[in-house]
Amino acid sequence: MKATIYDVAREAGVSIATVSNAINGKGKISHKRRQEILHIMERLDYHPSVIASALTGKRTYTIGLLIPDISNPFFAEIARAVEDYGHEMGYSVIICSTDNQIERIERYVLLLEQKSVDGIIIGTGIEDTDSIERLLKKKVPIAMIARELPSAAVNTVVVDDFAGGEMAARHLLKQGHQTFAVLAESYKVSSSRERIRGFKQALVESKFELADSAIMICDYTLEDAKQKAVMLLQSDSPPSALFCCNDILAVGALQAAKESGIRIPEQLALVSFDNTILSRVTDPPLTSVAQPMEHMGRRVVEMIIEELKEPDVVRQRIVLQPELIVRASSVR
Amino acid sequence: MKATIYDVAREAGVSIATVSNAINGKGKISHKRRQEILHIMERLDYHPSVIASALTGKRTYTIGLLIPDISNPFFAEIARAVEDYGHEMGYSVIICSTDNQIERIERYVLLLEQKSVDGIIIGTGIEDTDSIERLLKKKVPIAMIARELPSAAVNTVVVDDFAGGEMAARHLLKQGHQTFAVLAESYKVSSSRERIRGFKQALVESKFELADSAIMICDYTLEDAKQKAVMLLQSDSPPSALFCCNDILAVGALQAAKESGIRIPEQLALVSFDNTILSRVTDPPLTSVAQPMEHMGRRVVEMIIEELKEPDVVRQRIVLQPELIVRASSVR
DNA sequence: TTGAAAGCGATACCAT
DNA sequence: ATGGTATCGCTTTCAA
Repeated sequence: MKATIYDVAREAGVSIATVSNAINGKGKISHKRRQEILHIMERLDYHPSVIASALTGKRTYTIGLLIPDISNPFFAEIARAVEDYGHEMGYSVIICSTDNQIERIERYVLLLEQKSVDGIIIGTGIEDTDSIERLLKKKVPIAMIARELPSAAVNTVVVDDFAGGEMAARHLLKQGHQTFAVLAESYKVSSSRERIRGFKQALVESKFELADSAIMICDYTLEDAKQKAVMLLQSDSPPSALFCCNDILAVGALQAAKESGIRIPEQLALVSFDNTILSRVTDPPLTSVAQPMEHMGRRVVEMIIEELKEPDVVRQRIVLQPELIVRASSVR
Repeated sequence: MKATIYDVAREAGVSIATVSNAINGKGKISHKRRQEILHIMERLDYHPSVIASALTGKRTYTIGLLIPDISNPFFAEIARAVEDYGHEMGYSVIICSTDNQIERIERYVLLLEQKSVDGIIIGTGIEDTDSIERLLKKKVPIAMIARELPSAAVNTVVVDDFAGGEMAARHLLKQGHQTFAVLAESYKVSSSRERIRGFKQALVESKFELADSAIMICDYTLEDAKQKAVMLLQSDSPPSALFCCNDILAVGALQAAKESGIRIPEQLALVSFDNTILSRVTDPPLTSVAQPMEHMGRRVVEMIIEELKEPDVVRQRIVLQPELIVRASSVR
């Protein structure tokens, strides 16, 4: 059997209270005793049970990470950052791929609660106001990453999506483009809305327009993006510049262009968003608005740990600046 | 505060033992009582604490997943499969990216133990014999995915790497190639060794050879693969066909070829391994030996849950067949 | 069919 | 400086 605190106590000829103190550096213990106990712990290969400790009201040192899909490179990179910094701080992370489905979200949140996680990081869009309310009522600390929770005092780390959209537009304008189109995710996702808004805004400032019909909403698959892109490219007035709200959509557009015999960047300039590994492996590689994924992951973890320490500290909303990474897909 | 079993018991005017029975369907309870209690649980929004239940010796319904890097598409897809089937069976999964570093592995394993996970799935190569021994001594159920543990009775799910290597070679032979090279991961990784062995074997059967100097070992980065590929391609006797042991290496090779002005597949045929999303987004897309990642993930979870139920059941080694997915990188 | 009570492994308060 | 003991929320005999 695994050694328990009782085994250590017996072996050391002291009470379990003393062992506990020795472990946690609480109370007063003679240095000598403490060393003895520590030594015995090692000999017995004793490691305190997090379960037992959690039952007395201490942390579980576990946090949940709710994202649409871990197999999506953007979220995989976010997850890696969260995991790394969490690990550094002594926390483990449970992955929860929700596919943006409300039932999966609720089921996962319930599960995480039952497991008494110390906090939940959310990268999934939640539109349903009911479940937001319910979520906030539970006292589990929550922090958002890459998504906003409308109207709620919740710690949040996002990139300035609006600015990102503007950057994409300005870059394309500078290349001399005059006709534009957009491949977007659902409007329900706050970040998607903002990117489009920023893109549009920058065009308007330069006296260009973006017709609603030039904005195509795609679901989350590469295939759908490709199909929507084909529609766009084979329309009466195909655009000369296309802004895709994430790398997967951009890959779809790339394939669509290839199939339609449209050369990139000569006949169609492409700007993407996220700057995941995908933007580096396509041909041509994608100009992409980079989100500082590693930094973002680190900051959410920081925030949530902070909230654990100081539950009443005022909530923050950290907005990081995106950066345009220019690659061959947009410059002739 | 959160409702506990005591609250439910008080509200129902019964003992906590009865509530426990009602929840777990144990013992004898009148149907009526049971319904009453269930109803009250709902009204109180009561959900049993996994922590408390685990302390009495029950499961934690949590498993650890040790992989080199969650941001590597292959492991991200494996993770998604593990997560999905685990979730279906009521288990959560904790991700542990080890970067194949022994210290990280050991630290994670320790952490997982302290958290009393029900099992550990390992997709990280472990060469260090000591830590294997130590790992097996702990009574945590263990299962391997996509990696083998030399000489140990451990549940394992792998693809037939040897056969995969053969498939790659035969395909290239059929295309009429006569000079070959390989981009590989460390020999320490069992799967890498087997793939090379299979590749070589198929060549030998057709009276071709693979010089040791034609096998380049790369570390885990795209950049290094690219560099090694350049060396290969700019050597005195560049190969006409290149087998890459995973998709990331293949992307590196692709980029190296592009930079060296070598056309694919005309001047160099490329066959990759894994068939992750990367193989579909490159240009040309990569011919790749597909591992049934979803199926593999599902099977490991099945195995580990099985082992939880029947600790003494004989260990299995499931070998799945890979499938060659032919794309443009290897056919003129 | 139901309940009282011991126990799981730790923490923390209060004595000593 | 150290120890006794109640407690956390639940499961599980064993009685009633």
